[in-house]
Amino acid sequence: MSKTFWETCMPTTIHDVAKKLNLSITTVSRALDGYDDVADSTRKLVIVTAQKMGYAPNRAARQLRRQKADTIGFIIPSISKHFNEPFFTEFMSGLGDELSKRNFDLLVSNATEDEGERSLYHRWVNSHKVDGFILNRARRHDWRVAYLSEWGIPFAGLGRSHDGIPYPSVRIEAADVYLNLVQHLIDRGFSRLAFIGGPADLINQIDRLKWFKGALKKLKLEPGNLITTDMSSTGAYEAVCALLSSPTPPDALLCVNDQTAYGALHAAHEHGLTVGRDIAIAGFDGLRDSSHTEPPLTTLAVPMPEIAQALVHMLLKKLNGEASEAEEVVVLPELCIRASTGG
Amino acid sequence: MSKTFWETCMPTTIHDVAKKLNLSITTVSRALDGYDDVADSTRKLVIVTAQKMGYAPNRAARQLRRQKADTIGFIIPSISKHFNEPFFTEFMSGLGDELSKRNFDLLVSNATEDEGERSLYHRWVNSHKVDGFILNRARRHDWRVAYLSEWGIPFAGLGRSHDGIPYPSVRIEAADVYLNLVQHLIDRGFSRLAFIGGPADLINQIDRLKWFKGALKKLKLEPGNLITTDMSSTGAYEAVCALLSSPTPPDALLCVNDQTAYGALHAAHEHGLTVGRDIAIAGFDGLRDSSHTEPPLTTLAVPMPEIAQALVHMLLKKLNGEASEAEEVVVLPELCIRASTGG
DNA sequence: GAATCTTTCCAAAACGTTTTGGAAAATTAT
DNA sequence: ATAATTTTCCAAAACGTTTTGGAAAGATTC
Repeated sequence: MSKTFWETCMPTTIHDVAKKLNLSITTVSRALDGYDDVADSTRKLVIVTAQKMGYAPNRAARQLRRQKADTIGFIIPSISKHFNEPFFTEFMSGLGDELSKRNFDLLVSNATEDEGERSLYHRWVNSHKVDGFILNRARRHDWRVAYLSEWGIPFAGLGRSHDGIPYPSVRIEAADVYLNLVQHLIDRGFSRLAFIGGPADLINQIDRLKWFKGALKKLKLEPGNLITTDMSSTGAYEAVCALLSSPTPPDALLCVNDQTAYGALHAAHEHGLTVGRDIAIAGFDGLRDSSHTEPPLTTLAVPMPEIAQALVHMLLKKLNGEASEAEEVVVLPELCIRASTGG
Repeated sequence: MSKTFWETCMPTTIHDVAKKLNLSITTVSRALDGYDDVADSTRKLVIVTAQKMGYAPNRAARQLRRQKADTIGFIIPSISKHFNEPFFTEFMSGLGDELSKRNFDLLVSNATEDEGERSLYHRWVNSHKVDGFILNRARRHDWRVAYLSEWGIPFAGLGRSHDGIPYPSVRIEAADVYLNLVQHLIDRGFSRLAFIGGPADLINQIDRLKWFKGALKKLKLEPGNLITTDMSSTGAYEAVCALLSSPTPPDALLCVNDQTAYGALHAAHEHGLTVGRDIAIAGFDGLRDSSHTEPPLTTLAVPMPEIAQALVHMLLKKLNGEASEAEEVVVLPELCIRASTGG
């Protein structure tokens, strides 16, 4: 049986540093933490020595004492089985960037069949694995919001549920830019608009459909068609295939997100349509790969880094006890017009 | 200043459970851990009570005592700036699934500019945040392999570096299936093959290029063209644009991965080519969205869950001290022929 | 009934840090 | 020179588990 790392090579502890300098561990600890009751000369010595010895505080010990983990959790909603949705990746990327800047770590998981999603939240919180959560894919009535809020567990979310429970969140506001998008479609000669949406209780779906309808109304257009999918590219592909086979198919598909639009593109091609001429297709999110679809996808690009930064900032403020109960940061997507809507 | 969760609501500890049952904490601990020196009746009582009180062992305390974190780390190589590459997501998804089945957690991060990649590994290990690592994007000479190996830190990797250092790894073997792919292209009438590759020292690049060249040789075809990109869709788009403007452009593009193929598709379309007829394009990886490109992408689908399962299995075995130094699991990709190569 | 074994439990010692509440030494004020 | 103050340091007590090395009680054997 081979020895593991920790059995063979004990990493240096604060004791080692203290012994080497003939100081107490208290002084070493306080020197490194920047307390002002340690002489400058001593502090310098400690810092240099600790650095040289490769000392890093044991996270478990620190966490046990400080009662915090310097880690925040991100759990992929179980309804999106795997976290291979490109949106999640780009979102997590932003969170990771922002968190590591502040020396926090990101613990991720997807709820498995064995262990329910709720139980995973519970386990992570109750076992002190994480200090707080970032939520996404908010729903109209969201048990996660109720649950975390009831237990007083800090969290921040992308999108705010309609439960009337205040929590720091980022809201995407796109009423105006959606109007521009619809206007652009009209200008290009498209007139029979349909909305390719997702589950009805998703905040994303609710908002984006609202903006769609609002734009139609404002431009005095007849109400558009509404299709519901599971927001996967395959789901959208099947739904749009059916839609295009109907007697009077739409000639413009506004999709709730980019991935849905991927499926719509596929379906349109398969029906022999030239996208951008015979039919217009637009997405929402602004994923990186969306500029390389055929044709490149018109979309509303949300400022992912800005969103991640705001969420992390709000959550960390909350962890520090600085009240920011119902803070809401509003971000505006940018309209990226590409060939899929006639350019 | 609002109270945080832990200040207001202390979670139940093992002491609470013990007191309630008039037992010692030792007995409670051992009952829950399944030791055989506790009466069955007592054990049942303990388990039920702990469950009812919502007790979950404090991770920090357990980790401090047991000297392990039940967490494994996954660090996105800094060369792929953000982890929005779809492959990483699908890969992490597999790891997460597999790890949570065994009650391990997955800690992810991308190296920032501030803190070098190497220092991140060091910090996580030295502070006991993780018990081991999963590596991907192996390189010919990989400092991560040398570094982790030298320090005796357990890890397993997708792809094996050429440093001569043994470590448990998963190898993708596609010589045969690559031959099938090339044969298929020839059958469809394509003859001027080019390989759209990535950085030369990436194991993926080395292997896949080798199979490409091997297949050409075996079929007695003239050596193909080789293009180097950064393996992003945008990078590939630009490179392929240039390639197609050359005097005698290839009529079949074999891409080192699917994302590269996305860029190639875009470039081909922009050159007015009908993909699948005028030019063939194939990828490697089998990302989910690849079945919805225009036209759907021919690709070699790697069995992601199988890979993740093997890696996790090998790493956990190593953590348990069961020697498996140089174990190597071989997986075979599946050829998915779609319209992008003529169907 | 005493001696031996099993079964079932527990007190106390770790694990490595942070923090509390002083104490000694150095400095300044009286 | 003494008192008051500041500076600099430290011993000891947490934090919540797991594990070690028994001890008490019950069952079995002589």
